[in-house]
Amino acid sequence: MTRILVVEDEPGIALGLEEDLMLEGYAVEVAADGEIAVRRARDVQFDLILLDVMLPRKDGFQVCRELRRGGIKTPIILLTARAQEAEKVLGLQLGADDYVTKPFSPLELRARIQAVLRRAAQPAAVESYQFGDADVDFARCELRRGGRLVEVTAVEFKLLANFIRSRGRVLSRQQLLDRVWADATCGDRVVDTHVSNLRKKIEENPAEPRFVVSVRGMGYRFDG
Amino acid sequence: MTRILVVEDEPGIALGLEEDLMLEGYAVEVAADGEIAVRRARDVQFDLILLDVMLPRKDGFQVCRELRRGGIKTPIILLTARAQEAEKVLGLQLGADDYVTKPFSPLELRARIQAVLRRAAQPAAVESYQFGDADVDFARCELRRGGRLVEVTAVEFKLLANFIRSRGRVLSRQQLLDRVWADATCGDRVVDTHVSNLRKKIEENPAEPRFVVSVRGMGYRFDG
DNA sequence: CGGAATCTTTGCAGAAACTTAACACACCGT
DNA sequence: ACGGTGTGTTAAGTTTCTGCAAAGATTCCG
Repeated sequence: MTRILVVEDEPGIALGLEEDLMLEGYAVEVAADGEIAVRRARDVQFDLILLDVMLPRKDGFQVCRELRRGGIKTPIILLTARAQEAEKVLGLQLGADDYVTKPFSPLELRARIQAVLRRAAQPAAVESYQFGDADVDFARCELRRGGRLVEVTAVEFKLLANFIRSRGRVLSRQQLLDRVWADATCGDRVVDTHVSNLRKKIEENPAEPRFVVSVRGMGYRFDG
Repeated sequence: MTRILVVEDEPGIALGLEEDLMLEGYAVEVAADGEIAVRRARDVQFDLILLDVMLPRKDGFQVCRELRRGGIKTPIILLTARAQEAEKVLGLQLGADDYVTKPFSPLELRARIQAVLRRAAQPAAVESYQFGDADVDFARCELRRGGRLVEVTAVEFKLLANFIRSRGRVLSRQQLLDRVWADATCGDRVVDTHVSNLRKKIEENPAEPRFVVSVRGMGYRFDG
């Protein structure tokens, strides 16, 4: 669950934001002033901080700077009242990741939030991986065997990628559902079906799988 | 260590940029007017120049032109106050590598800097790119096929440019939205439409695209 | 202000992929 | 050996994805 800290003293706006964001599926916490904000941000690892500039006790700029000085890397989006302030954000450069000027549209805010979160989530990707006669190209989203392209579907590819990422470890069907299926609404036998299909494409003899091994009662393990 | 020269007369913005960029791990030097900038850029080999347009003594356009005339190839990103000026950047052919209009978000600036540095880091500093019978001229923002000019819109060109920059990699619709559309507030089917239009202009047979390939469930990949 | 170009939205149809359900078989403790 | 449980596989039904065209909205420019 993605956690967002909203720092905003005006109750009307705070409530509104909280409600909107919760509807979007985020876990939201509200801090009403700068000092509380700093304390909470240090205690809890949030994924994003929405920080109003105009705050009692300690303004947004200060909060931002303090957090960065304290080594907190949580992405921060500043909410500024006027375009002028926006200049300042730019100017003072406190390590904020983005800013939005009030009044902002929910649409815009949502877009910014997603952009920031996406950017923060980018892990260093491995480019390719070999096992047996297979070659998995993560950039192209392609699978080759003996140099020959093998068609795989999106689910199959993600499944394989996750197996590779956790090779040597047993993954339960539930874990795989969580990782490959964004909204795990479907029964976990789905995994079986896709594993079966995947085996046909990567195993020499799908009846006796060598790479995607079943671990009875536990799940599947990738050995490659 | 990547070295950046910031040319900006307003102390607030200059300081902010300096601090931010240093936090990003760059070595930063600030020049407060155009003449100093030219001198420093000639003395020291920077990896990137962030150049404000509005400057005392010698404006950004002049600085840019002078440096290029003097054979300085350091990538330059222009900071312009208004979108109008941005047009000029393209039109005047100063040899700037990119431009950002104020007020810009830190996120955007960072992205542009990285994009420019990445591009510069590549061995062949590509001013143009060929694939099939097509020839993409990035400086002129033009597409030719068999020497004949093909009209492309701004979105189409940016889309194509991004495909080329990440050729061989699958790009999700979301990634393309982030890169081509500044504010990703629109639905991601927009991408489909523009891809469709682009294909009509670059593919031999748009019904069976060879260059902009769909990867079902993942996005698009440019093979060229 | 008005017209033209461009961009975005919408809807549909065909294709591809996904999920479900069912059955067969293998495993395991008793 | 036997029943219960977990797994492999197939085929059908359903959903999702994509390409494209056309309409609506927006922007650009004189």
